[in-house]
Amino acid sequence: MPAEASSASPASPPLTERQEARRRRILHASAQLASRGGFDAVQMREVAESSQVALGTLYRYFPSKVHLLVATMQDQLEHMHGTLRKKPPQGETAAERVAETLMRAFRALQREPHLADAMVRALTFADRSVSPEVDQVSRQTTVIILDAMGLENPTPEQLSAVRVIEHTWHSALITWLSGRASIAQVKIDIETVCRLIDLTAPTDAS
Amino acid sequence: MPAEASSASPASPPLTERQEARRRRILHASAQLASRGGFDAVQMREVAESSQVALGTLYRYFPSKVHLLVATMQDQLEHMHGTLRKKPPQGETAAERVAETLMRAFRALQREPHLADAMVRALTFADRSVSPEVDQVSRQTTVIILDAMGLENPTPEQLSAVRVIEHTWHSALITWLSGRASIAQVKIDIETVCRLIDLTAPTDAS
DNA sequence: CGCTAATCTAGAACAAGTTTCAGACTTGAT
DNA sequence: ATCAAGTCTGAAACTTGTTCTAGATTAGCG
Repeated sequence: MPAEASSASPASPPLTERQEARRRRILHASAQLASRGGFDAVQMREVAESSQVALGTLYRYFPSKVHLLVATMQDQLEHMHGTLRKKPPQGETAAERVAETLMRAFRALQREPHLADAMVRALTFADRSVSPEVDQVSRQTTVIILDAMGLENPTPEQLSAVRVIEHTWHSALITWLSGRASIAQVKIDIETVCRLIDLTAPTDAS
Repeated sequence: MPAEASSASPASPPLTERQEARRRRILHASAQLASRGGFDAVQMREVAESSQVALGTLYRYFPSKVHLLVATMQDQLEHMHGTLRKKPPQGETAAERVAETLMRAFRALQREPHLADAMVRALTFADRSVSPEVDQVSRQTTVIILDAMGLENPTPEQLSAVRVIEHTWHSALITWLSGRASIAQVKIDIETVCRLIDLTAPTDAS
């Protein structure tokens, strides 16, 4: 991989050390509060206080609560990707490996359901003004799935399948978080959608 | 079908005529405002004024903005279902018919993108307190899809496929509404996910 | 060091969702 | 027709996201 800073903003003015530290404190406070009470518990004033930053500064770093939570998600996703890379999934087929990866991620989210709630709700509630950041999250997710599939050059068909998997992943997460689906159901649906991978694999007919 | 009032609440005290009229005025105002500026344009004070009802009354009928918008969605879904029933889709296979139905619904939403935005954002932003209503919307959607498939007794596998299709439907809609996906992409993804139907059809191996 | 521009802080102010309350109006039962 | 219970109204209050302002601090530079 190219030697590029792994984190965020492209071409924005580089942050000083103290600024980087502030940013980190804010994200930490955000995740902490979210872990307590989910989306509603992340109150901007509290985040500011908790990270020892003025409210105005918080808004300079993250122009809205949704921006903040989406950034928090990016942060967590990086962790997750790192963790997953260390122990690649074991399944025989691509579909199995993707399903395994997603269920692993799902179990990680289960451990902090409130945090998951905050991040996912922010992600789907985001409007156009947050598109770049949401897109970044989406790209990162795509990379994780393609990694699990072991693909370098996916066909357009496969990319569509991956998008559908991501859709299902987000939406299933939401139904679980709002208590409308059981974990078993989420598992089944993930496995179901992952069958699309085999279906779009350029194996015999091409 | 059983002779039951088609609309909402089970077992809640029956509404008087004037109350039914109020409810209707409120839903109308909600849809109207939503059609203008989407989620943000539906301001509770404006809805109240616009439907000639006191703010407190509005909150008695719909305990939150999200409840209101989800109810608006139920309302619109009923319309849609009626319309779709009149002209059933023409496709040969179940997958084609479902995809056609969804794309037809999608084009209907395209005509009122702001309204679609408001309803869908409310739907995915809804927390546990709105679960019953969201579930109702989900059931209604399921009925529409099963209708298009022409199925009476779906297998659990098929139900999972239908859920995945719904997930994809919602999520794809969101990415389109927030400008992160083109209409073409939505179409492709819908068609892709609909292939699951053939995959889970109990045709040969059972 | 001393200057300038940018950044940060504290706090007030504003906007919109939600709650509350006192009093007027409806409804249903007697 | 009358009373009690429930409902509706208008208005104020409260909460939390967001914006704004004036002054203090910091960073980069000569």
